[in-house]
Amino acid sequence: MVLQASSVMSIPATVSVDNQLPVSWTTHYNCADVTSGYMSRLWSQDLHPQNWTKYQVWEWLQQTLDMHQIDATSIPFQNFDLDGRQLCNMSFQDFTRAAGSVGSILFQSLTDLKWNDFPCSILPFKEESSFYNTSELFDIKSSFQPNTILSSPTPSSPDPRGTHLWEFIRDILLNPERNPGLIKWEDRSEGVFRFLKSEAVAQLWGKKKNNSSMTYEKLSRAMRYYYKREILERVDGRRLVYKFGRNARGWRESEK
DNA sequence: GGTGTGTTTCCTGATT
DNA sequence: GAATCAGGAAACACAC
Repeated sequence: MVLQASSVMSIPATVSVDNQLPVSWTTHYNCADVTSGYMSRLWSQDLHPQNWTKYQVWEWLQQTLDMHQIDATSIPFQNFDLDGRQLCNMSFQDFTRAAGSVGSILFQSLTDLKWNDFPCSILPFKEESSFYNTSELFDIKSSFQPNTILSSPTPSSPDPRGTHLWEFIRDILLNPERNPGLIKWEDRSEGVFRFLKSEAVAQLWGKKKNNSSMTYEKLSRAMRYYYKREILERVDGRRLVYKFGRNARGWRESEK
């Protein structure tokens, strides 16, 4: 299942990569955070669930499922196309109706947030300074979908979330309408893709890693290391073209 | 502190 | 000639 924001904004091709990423992306969406310290740092803001946007509701949903090791495909996300106020008005029965057995977990989580001085409230992006609003932020942040997160660990990586370069690439590919013109599928069924704006992708990757000196040269070196691990396969004779290998997970349509 | 992993950086040489 | 590819080597950050 793929989370779909109702109002997504495509990044104009003319916008520089520096402007494509909101300040808070690197601040809050550092994927190194996704392990032990993730929740405590990410959920450390003071916004009450009542005030959440739809995006923040989804973010909470995602984090809660992650926290309980629940596969996101087990609940219909469209039932949570709500803002914080609507969410807080849901009864226990509403939750179980919307999410089945997971509903009780979600209800408990939300109740805790509402009554425990909301120590774990979702990141509010209230400091957002770019021209992207929260739904637009979803463009990039949502590329780490719960389903792919939970279903795509690498053989050598115990971290189930999208922390690695190949996952970063994959997630851009899985959201073409939200990250247009950067990378595109050449052969979707075979996992063949091509960089359209190699330096832009490198800068995006660098932004994510807080490394302003990242270049395609360096990124491609990291990509080449994936050949040995069979996460990527060589595509001979074609520039900027790569192919997912047998150890890459979560890119196939059947896995969505 | 040691180790393993996943890059990152720099490099040389080949190819397009 | 510039961009890209390929891969060796060392360094680095981080988790365990």
